[in-house]
Amino acid sequence: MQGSKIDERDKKREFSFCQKSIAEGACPVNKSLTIHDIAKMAGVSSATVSRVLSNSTYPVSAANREKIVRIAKETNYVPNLLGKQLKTNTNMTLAAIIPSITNPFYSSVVLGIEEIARENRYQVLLCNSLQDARLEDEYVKSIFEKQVKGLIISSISADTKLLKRYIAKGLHVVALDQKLEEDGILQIEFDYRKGGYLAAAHLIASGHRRIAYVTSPLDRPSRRSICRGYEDALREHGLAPTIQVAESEEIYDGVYEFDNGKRLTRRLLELSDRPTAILACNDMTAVGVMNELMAAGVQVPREMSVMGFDDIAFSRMTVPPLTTVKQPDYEMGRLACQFLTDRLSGKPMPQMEIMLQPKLVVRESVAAPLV
Amino acid sequence: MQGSKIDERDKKREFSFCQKSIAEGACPVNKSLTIHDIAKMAGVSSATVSRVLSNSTYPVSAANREKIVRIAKETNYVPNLLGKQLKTNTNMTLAAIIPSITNPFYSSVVLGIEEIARENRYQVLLCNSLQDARLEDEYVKSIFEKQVKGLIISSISADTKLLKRYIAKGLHVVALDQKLEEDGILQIEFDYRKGGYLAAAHLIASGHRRIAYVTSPLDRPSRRSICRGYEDALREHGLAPTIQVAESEEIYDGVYEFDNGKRLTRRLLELSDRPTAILACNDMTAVGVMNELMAAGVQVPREMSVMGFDDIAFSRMTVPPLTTVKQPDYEMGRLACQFLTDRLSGKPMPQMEIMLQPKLVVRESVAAPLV
DNA sequence: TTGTAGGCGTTATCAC
DNA sequence: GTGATAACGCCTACAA
Repeated sequence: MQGSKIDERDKKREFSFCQKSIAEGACPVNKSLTIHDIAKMAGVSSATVSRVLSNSTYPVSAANREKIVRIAKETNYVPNLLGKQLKTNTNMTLAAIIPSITNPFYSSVVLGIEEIARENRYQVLLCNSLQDARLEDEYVKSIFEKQVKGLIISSISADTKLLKRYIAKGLHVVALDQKLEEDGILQIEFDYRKGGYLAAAHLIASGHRRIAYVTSPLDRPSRRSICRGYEDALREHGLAPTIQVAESEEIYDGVYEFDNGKRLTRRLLELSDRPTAILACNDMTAVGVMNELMAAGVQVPREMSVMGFDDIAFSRMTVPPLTTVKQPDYEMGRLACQFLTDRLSGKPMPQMEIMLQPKLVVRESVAAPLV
Repeated sequence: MQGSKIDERDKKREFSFCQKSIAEGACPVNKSLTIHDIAKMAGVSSATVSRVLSNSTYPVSAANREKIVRIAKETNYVPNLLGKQLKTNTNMTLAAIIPSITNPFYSSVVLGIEEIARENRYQVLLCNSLQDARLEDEYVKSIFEKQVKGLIISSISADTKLLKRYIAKGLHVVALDQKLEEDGILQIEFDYRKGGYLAAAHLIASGHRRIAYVTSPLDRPSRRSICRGYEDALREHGLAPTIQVAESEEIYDGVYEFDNGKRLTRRLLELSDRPTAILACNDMTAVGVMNELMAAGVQVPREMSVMGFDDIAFSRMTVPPLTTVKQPDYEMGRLACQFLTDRLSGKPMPQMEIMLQPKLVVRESVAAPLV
């Protein structure tokens, strides 16, 4: 009188083997084996198999345990996580939404995220929003449909309506780099203003009085903050800001920032009151600046000092090596993911905002101005 | 006499609301609504709701259809894909296993993959194997547990035992960049040998007779192939190869290749019979080569020609711009993903291998040798 | 220590 | 057109 239902199920299993396989090409219909199959082979119930194979602490006799483990190994049993997830409402995948993985800053962030995720047995879904708010929303929606419970986002839009709704439904969010004003979102920010200030102050301390700032469009708050820091430093010393903003729309072709740097530098060189130092909104732009200066026969740093922002790996490789402000990309990713997984595992977390601090990285692209 | 079971289920639903929420911190127990909830609100069965909300072609009266859609929208219904996936044994996520996302070559590949995935409504799980075969196996295992049916892999190990097993169970694999000898794996290769040949031939055609090759450890087949191409070209012209291989272990810190280039160049400069041209195994290494040459006061390309391999975005930004061999990274990612999604959607696909061709990119780091 | 049975949210197969 | 119902693979009270 044992297991009428289960027996039927198993009977069916035996016969449901490959009904339509060969006919339609490379499409094998291999029902993979389940705990029920193993149960049958071991002569126990599927409950016992589940208890053993899910590393439950539930007591199972040593004999059965050994037998089940052996059979699972012999048959190359692979558990179907979907079943588990559906039942337990857990999910070992996280998502990261970033502007573009080809931006070296974000690829370091993602490497850090993935590393911590791996340590905690999570995997990460990568989403490139390409600065498109609509795309971003679509991603958020589909990760939620997949029951992903943890999201790290460097958002392009400040609109948190959608996020808010999903947070209420159990999504945990860490916002990177871009502040999202919303309760329940853990903020990991970077003090861009201070970074901009630090950079400008370094140039001022080196003796410069005419310091220009070249930047990508000021649409992202982070960029506005760097600019504000630059302005604050200059004003504090009674100096007048010179700001060149790229007007072209952002493209992700890997040389956009570089070209910006070149273009804006050309403009600066035409100025009657030419600056003696140029601060760029990021390192890639700074590389463009240096490149254009070199093309114009202006020596760096003798005739013109240049500073970047970010400290990507490339900054060490330029000639001269670029003086810049370090924004801890890799560490930021690790931190964000650590907080996220902590939260997902139920550790109590106070509501807080983390503000990472900039650090001046002095290399060789800055010198005192010529007298 | 209608729906005794479902009624009970729904009754339970109403009362199972938030039993333990507040007590244990930030852990809301919000059962999200299901098709059953919507069915109840609309006064229809869950079957009808499913038919409407899953875009089935199954006929449903316009009135019901409209009502269900409206309610779903009003209540912000989000389908639980886990249920669907479990039932239908489909899965809209792919996985990409690559050595490291901080390598600009792979970040472009991944951008291409993700783009095509998005177009086909897939999402992609990113896995950095960090050249660790053990890690790679772990990834393969866990994506399979998640029922992922499509994998794009740039494998470090040539051991396909595990992959083979999963392919037999329905996993579809596209191998990028690194040949995996296994039936059923779609190969997208790049003709590294020809690339190496092309580069060396270009240097020879420019008049060079003493051409050195600097390279990361020759553990990956791709690297050995480039080297072979280089050797073939030289031998064809009766020239003797000079190969410098880095002996240090690979690290993913973003400057490893650069440092290699510098270190190996230093060795070359000490040679009694100094080369007049240096070919590097990739662009990052070539940047290191140029950097070291500049530090040593050797002018590029007047006194020494330099060539890279890959054509990453940065090669356009060096001074002088780097002559190199283009390996189509982004396009490779797109192609791989296109094939994968085609295969997953059941399109008939012949077994084949695709060999992408290298292309010479002439910039300014190569000149005729001094006489 | 073990097994039974029900349900996680969805789809698919039947009847009606 | 519609609804009941049985899966999908797993976990977990509850009973034994």
